[in-house]
Order: sequence, then structure tokens, then C-alpha cells
Amino acid sequence: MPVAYSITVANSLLAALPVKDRQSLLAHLESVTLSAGEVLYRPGEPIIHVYFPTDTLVSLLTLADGHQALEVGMVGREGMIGIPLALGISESPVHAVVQGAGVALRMTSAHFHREFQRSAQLQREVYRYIYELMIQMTQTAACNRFHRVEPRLARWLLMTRDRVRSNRFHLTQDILSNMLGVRRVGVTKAAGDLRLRKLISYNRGEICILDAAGLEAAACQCYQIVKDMHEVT
Amino acid sequence: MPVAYSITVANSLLAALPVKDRQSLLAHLESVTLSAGEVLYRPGEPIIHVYFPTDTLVSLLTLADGHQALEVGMVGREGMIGIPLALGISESPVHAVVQGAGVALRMTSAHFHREFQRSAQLQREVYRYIYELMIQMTQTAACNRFHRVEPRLARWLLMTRDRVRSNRFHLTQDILSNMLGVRRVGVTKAAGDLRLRKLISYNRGEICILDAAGLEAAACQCYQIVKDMHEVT
DNA sequence: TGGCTATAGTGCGCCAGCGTACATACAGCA
DNA sequence: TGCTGTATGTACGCTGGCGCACTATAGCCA
Repeated sequence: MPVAYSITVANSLLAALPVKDRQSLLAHLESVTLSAGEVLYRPGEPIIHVYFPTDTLVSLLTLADGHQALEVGMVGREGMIGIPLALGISESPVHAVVQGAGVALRMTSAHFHREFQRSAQLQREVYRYIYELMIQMTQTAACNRFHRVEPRLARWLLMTRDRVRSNRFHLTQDILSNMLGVRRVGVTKAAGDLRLRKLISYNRGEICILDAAGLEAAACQCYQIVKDMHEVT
Repeated sequence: MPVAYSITVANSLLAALPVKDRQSLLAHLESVTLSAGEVLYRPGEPIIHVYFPTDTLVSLLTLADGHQALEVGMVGREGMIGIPLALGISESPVHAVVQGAGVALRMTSAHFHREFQRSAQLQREVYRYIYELMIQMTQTAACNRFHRVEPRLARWLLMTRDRVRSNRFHLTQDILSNMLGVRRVGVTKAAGDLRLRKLISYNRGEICILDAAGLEAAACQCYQIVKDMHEVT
């Protein structure tokens, strides 16, 4: 689908580009609707497109022998999927799975490569984003190691909210358990507790954040740490 | 200390550069001896130098509220310390702490910046290394989440061995516990077991790998996964 | 209307790792 | 020779999360 100029600002990474650079990207961008569960990248397979989410959410997942998946990064409107290309690598080290259905702008690897070489501004933004993603990844790693399920769940919901800019989203406990690297039952317990405290509500996958401030209090500090870094840098 | 050309090949990242590029770096490189425990970077503080380890080992550590440190990355002769500079950021998101004493080549941030702009080859190598580091980080994240202490310890020892190219190195259990994000006592147990199985020996911090193949068998697959990626890519 | 599937809730035994405290043991030095 | 600090080993109760199995409900479709 051809892309209107206006939609490019819906992705913060693109929005940060000067008008001229953004316009030059337009011709190669294509608007696609991604559906939940869709797998954008698999480790070892070549990257066909890069994606700039506007109102969708994508998880970066890694595997470990004999275990379920674990989310190591979350990408929404603030970033892009396909950063290996910016590092000169044409495949992804992780799975990229669509979490929240929605619209993203995409571009073939070849076009991205050309535009990337041409625009110093684009380079700057992408590298900066890689840095932010590394912060997110390292903090998430420590969080997964040390913190209890409930604070981690709270953090995850808040991060999702920031990226989809909505207090409601669709997510089953089963999927959540894969993100957090815990049993589904663990999510049931933690979520049940958050609901008891009137911080969230949910029903068959429809999650709603009722009290964002309260949820922040229930989350581990990792949420604030990553958020602060993002804003300061 | 002025640097002999020959030593530059001791760091794989530098060694991969064409002779010309490497020679142009020479003038700005300085050889320094790093001692164990030395802190190269602290989050929020500006990066003064970048480091190219030759026979030293540096840990990248992150903190989480109210907990000990956790290692999220390990850098030896195969890489460099200071990648944020390559991403246009002048501070490190993580602590960088010298684990194994030894020699590294270093360069001021300003010089690095200039050389980096000038040499497409250097850019290529550094970006490629960033990619590898991301693989290491994501795999480590999953490993820390899912695997037991003993396989993780085995993996850690093997990774260290690969980087210092020696079967002996100095490391107390206390330090190890910080790397793995577990109690010191947990390390005592796991290490004691590995010793019983004649895979390693140790005495007051002097660790020796006796049976590398056996240790690989005792380690989780994460070791091989990261290693394979490194070699294939 | 009934049956099927996806989602969520409960129960139970188990254990790795935690927090803590204390007991060695070795190494260097006065 | 003894002192002191560092490194290592042991013990004990606790608990969060695990694996597993089963139940309950809600939505969808035949």
C-alpha cells in the first residue's frame, strides 16, 4: 500500500528525521498490517524487510536449549525491526514476532541499505536506537534474573502501554508467560493479584490497565531505569 | 607506552583490519596494563578511552534494584570496550570491570572518533563486533533465566578460557558469584562438583581447567550456540 | 443445542537457590 | 610464631517457581 507522508511521523524514529530525508524514504516505504503471532524474522534466515512500527508491537525472542522462548527486547513506534542490517549483517540473531496487531511501514533490505548509506541523519537515529535497545536488553536481562514474576509482569504491561499508547491491548496469559519466561500458571497468579489490587482488569486476553500509577508502584524499578535512559540520552 | 606494530594483531578486531588502517591507528594507540577490579566505565560517566584487550578480560555488568551485579557481556581479545562511541553515544550504559589482569591497547575517544570516521574497514569490524556482542548478550540473558548454576559456571569458564587463551586464570568464587548473579555459596557448590568430576581444579582463586571437553559436556548449549554464531557469521 | 477449543483457575509435591550464620584454612606479614 | 584478612566449605530453614494434572468457563461453530 502506498504511504502518505503524514503517517511517517507515527514512528518516532522516522519522525526524528529532517523532512528531506523522510521524504526520500517515502518512495520505498510500504504500509502493511501485521497480525498477532506473525513471525517477521527467524534466526539464520535472511532479512527481507525492515519494519518501522506505527501502532504495532514486536517482540524479540531468543531460545535456550529445551526451554520456552524468552523476550529480550520489545519494539514499538519508538524503533525499528532489522537493526542487524545497520550493522552490516543480513540476518537476525533473534526471532521477531508480532505481539500486538497493527500497522507498520516497511522497506526492502536493499532499499534500506541504499537509503541508510545516503542519509547521515538516518544513520544517526538508527545507531542511537541500537544503543537504546542495548540498554533495554541489559536491564531486561538483570530483571529476568533477579525480580519476581509480579513486578516483572507489571513492568511488561507498562512498557507495552508506552509503545501502543493505549491502556487496552490483547494478550493471553499464555503469550505473557513466554515473554516473561515463566509458566502460564505463574502469570495467572501474578495477574490475579494485580487484578485484586484493582490495577488491571482482563478477560480472555483483553487486558486493561486501570491504574497506571499504581501499576508503576507495583513494577520493579527497571521500568523507570530504562525509561529515564531513553529520555535523557 | 608506545606500541609496537606487532602487538596490534593480538587483538582480533584490530588484526582483521588491512595493514594500512592498522598502521594509521598505531600513532594513537597506547599500551596499558589493566589490573583486576579496575573499573573502566561507570554508567553516566563520559567514556575517556576505548580499549582493545590483548590478553585481558573485561566484564560488562549491569545492576538491578537492591541486587548484586550481573554480567551481561564479556570482552576479550576478540572485541573492544567502548562500543557506544561507535553508535554516537559518549557514555556507557553498563559498568566495565577488568576481570583478568593483562594488557590492552587504548585510544582516546577523540582519536577513536576521528579514526572511525576515516576507516570504513574499522567501521565494518566494529559494527560486526556489536552484532556479535548482541548475540552474546541475548543468549546470556536466556541462559541466566533458565539454566542451573553448574552448567552456567561451566559455560562461563569456557568462555573465559577462549578469551584469555589459557586454561589457568585467577578468579575467586566471590567474583564468579557476581558474574553469574548467584550467591557465593552457590558457586562453591557448583565448583566443588565440577572439581569432583575432575573437570577443573582451583585453589584460592587459581582456577585451572583440567578437562575442556568434559567441561563442554557439563556446560549448557549456550556456549556452543554463541561460539558457532561467532564463527559462522 | 451440543460439542469443541481457547483461556483461565486450582491443587500438590518438589527442589534449586536464597539469606544467613558460622566454621575452617591458607597466605602474607609483623 | 601468631595475627589478620581473604578465600572456601558447611549447615539450616524458607520460598518462589517448577512440572504436572485437572477443573471451570467463555466463545464459536456445526
